[in-house]
Amino acid sequence: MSDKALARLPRNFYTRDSVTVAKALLGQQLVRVLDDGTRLAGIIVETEAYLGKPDKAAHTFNGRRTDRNASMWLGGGFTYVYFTYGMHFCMNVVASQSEHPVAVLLRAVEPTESIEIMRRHRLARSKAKGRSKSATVQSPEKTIPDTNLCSGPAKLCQAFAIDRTWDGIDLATHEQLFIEQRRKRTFPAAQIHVGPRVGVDYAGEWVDKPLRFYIRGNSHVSRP
DNA sequence: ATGACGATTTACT
DNA sequence: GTAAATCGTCATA
Repeated sequence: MSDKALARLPRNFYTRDSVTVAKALLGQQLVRVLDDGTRLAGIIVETEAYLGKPDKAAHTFNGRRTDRNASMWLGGGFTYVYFTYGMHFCMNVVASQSEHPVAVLLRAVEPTESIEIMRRHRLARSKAKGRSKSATVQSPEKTIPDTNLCSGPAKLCQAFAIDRTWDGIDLATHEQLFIEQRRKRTFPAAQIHVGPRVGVDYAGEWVDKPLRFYIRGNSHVSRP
């Protein structure tokens, strides 16, 4: 208790509708404490709101409820972490109340603490690419620039070491995964850009709804 | 039991 | 710009 810890976002921050939470999360700080005590942190700069039962892009469209998406019914403040494309994890912040399975996808954060650890986490994916012994290859792993560390939903999960074991945990109380309030870096409304969500081409009339929120001009977003 | 499909990322033409 | 990687999950049978 030496120095003053930033305030953790309280329950009533999360128990609002997902659009409100998606916008309010911009500028707040995602924190992940590793088992050895290392603190990883980054400021949220891009989010997407998913509106649940009526939303064709949402995993809970039409009230679909399975083992995979069960945590979307846990109510505001819990996580929904899912596995996709056979290799990636994405993290949502569940919003509203338990009877409304809505959530906010974290799409990008601006790294602030333990950036080198994040870089190491991101690099730990190179596989034996079959091509052995080609002596004339360029450097197999270039350094990942900061702007490419957490600029996407799966990238930030990899950088923060968030996988399915972090599904369904309570951000309002958990010691190793939570979100801090950052009043000083909260972005003014004028800097918040709105656009259609990414990667939901299957969602019919919901494809073009303005439910993606990001900071204009921030170089850490997934797409400008 | 089987098959189609991703709320993505990366590398390559 | 296109394509490959890669597998848990879910709907259908």
